[in-house]
Amino acid sequence: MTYTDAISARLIALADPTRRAIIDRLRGGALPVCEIACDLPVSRPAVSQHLRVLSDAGLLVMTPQGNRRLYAIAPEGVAGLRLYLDSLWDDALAAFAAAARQQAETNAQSKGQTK
Amino acid sequence: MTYTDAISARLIALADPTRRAIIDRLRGGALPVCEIACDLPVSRPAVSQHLRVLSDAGLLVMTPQGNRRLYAIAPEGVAGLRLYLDSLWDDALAAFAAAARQQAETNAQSKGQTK
DNA sequence: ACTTTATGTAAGCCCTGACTTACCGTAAGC
DNA sequence: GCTTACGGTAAGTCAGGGCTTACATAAAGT
Repeated sequence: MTYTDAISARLIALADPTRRAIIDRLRGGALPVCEIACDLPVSRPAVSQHLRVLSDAGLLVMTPQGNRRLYAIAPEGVAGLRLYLDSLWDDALAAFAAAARQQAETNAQSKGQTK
Repeated sequence: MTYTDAISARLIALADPTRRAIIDRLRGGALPVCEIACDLPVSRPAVSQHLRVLSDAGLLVMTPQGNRRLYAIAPEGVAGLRLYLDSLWDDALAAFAAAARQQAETNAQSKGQTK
């Protein structure tokens, strides 16, 4: 599935602490670049580069507004990641339950054999 | 919150494609290292290092079994990430709705003023 | 038209991290 | 007890990516 590529890009995008700081900064709503950069410990060009990575990953959307550009979180981008984690969660739980069941069987067997 | 550190570690752990391949390989249940490594394009020591990163992030659990060591996905690790994404999702949706509302107001205003 | 503000792009540096080879510890089988 | 499988650790290499400075572009204001 080429579908996995989007997941990959989004996970890589979110893995960087500066980019997660940007995302967290945008939780309240769209902001222009200067406001995003002003309270981050990196230069503004660095922020621009991070915004590009996040946008390419589908996690942000940009809307030009006169002189400035407003960046906001793209809900669809987050939705894709949620789907991935949900499927991982389902499989992990199923495997865990299966292992517990098998463990119980093994215990019962050994108890029957040794005693 | 020191809580965010775990999220960070898990996102970084999942961002690497080889590590996600390992996770996907373990969806069906626990496996020993050799079986995880055999169909991966990297050396076994590299797999060991990835397993360490994933374990440190709380995404895997290891249970020794005689000669071998079985690695399995830790459901709690996935759960933490799901919580993070859920909160991000909630905020993103709320911000999106607020922006749409404000946009509608602005449109109504400009329509009233210009005409 | 000129200046200012806001933002993206280019080039280059440098550090992190992913990988490899070589080595070490440990449990099993003979 | 030795050998053999299994797997973690050490040391070193190398590419990728995050950061900075310098430059380019475009809209707004005057």
